Amino acid sequence: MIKEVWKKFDETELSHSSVHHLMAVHHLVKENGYARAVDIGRYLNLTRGSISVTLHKLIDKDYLEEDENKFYRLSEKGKQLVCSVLSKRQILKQFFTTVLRLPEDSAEIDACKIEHLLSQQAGEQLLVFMGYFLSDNPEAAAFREGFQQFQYNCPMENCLICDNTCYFANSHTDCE
Amino acid sequence: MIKEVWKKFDETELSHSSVHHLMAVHHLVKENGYARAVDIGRYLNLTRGSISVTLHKLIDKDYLEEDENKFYRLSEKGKQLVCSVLSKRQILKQFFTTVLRLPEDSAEIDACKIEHLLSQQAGEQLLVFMGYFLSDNPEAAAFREGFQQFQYNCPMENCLICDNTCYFANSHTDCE
DNA sequence: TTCCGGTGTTTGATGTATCAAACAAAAGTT
DNA sequence: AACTTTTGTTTGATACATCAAACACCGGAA
Repeated sequence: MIKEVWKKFDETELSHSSVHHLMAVHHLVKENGYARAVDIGRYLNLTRGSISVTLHKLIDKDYLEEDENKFYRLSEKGKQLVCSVLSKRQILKQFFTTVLRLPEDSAEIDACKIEHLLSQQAGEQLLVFMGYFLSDNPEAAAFREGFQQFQYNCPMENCLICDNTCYFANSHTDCE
Repeated sequence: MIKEVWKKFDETELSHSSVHHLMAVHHLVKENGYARAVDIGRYLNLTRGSISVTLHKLIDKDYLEEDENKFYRLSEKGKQLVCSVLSKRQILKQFFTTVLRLPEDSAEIDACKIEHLLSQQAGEQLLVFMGYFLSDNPEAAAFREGFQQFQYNCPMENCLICDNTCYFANSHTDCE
């Protein structure tokens, strides 16, 4: 039932926030060699208290490890998750800027909102697509060229994209 | 600062859940001519109590209106929001199935998770892209053809997509 | 007219994410 | 060694989304 699809949103293993806690650890360890709660807090602009709570939950869930000095590092599971999210971010950003020609900062924001929600499968396929789109195959080059020129005009009837319910800029019907 | 981008996720005007409450109203009014709390509850699989609370918040925020018999309909603002989300869903789904060749049901789920987060700008540009991709321009046809055949092999070095940090299927470096 | 079922609302609970403030412990300074 | 600062933890609060259960109302059936 379609009715049940919408609940999948909350069934994600980790929240947007938790994912960013992990990414902060990744970033800080890479940059500084270590990540303490206070560093993560400063990085994410959250209080130490909040960070402390969240990190311990992430330890319980086995995404994070803590050493004797309360320095954090990602577990294998955590590393994998961060890697997959970072890769999706990278590819999404590239798609948004290169293909959709969004400004850098909107691309950044859109990618950040979506990166942790996109399925692995979609991420991989998007990578393949980008590989072809950006390749120097003549068809790809011609496509890029042609797309640059292209202006979409919704044909009102028989719109191949939107099922006769085009809601965008030049929208012509109410949502039915 | 990049540090602040991540918080934009929670700064969305309405939550995923609220958006789906509105879409339920839209759907039910379209299908049955009316939408009462109990109908919405059944449709979304939530209790009447929960629905009641959320709907009143949506009325306060001016997305929804209630008549004397407690039948709900979307306000202008609500209609606009639902339209924009439905259009993004439609286009995303089409992109996922047609371009990325994801199975129908994954496409559905991915689209549903993302639809309310994607910026209007990205949605519109994606529509334009789909317009070109699916057009019968010869370059588009050739591109589709070529893409069908294409196999992406990450060249390990100088990967044009992933900045030498390819995280997907054939990943070759750790996230650094 | 009384009673029952369907509907909407309210209340108390859970779980999540966050804060500020109080507290404790460790580290650095004098 | 004594004092100060930094850091981590705990606690009580808010806000959200949800539930179950209690309550209230309304309208039709007996």
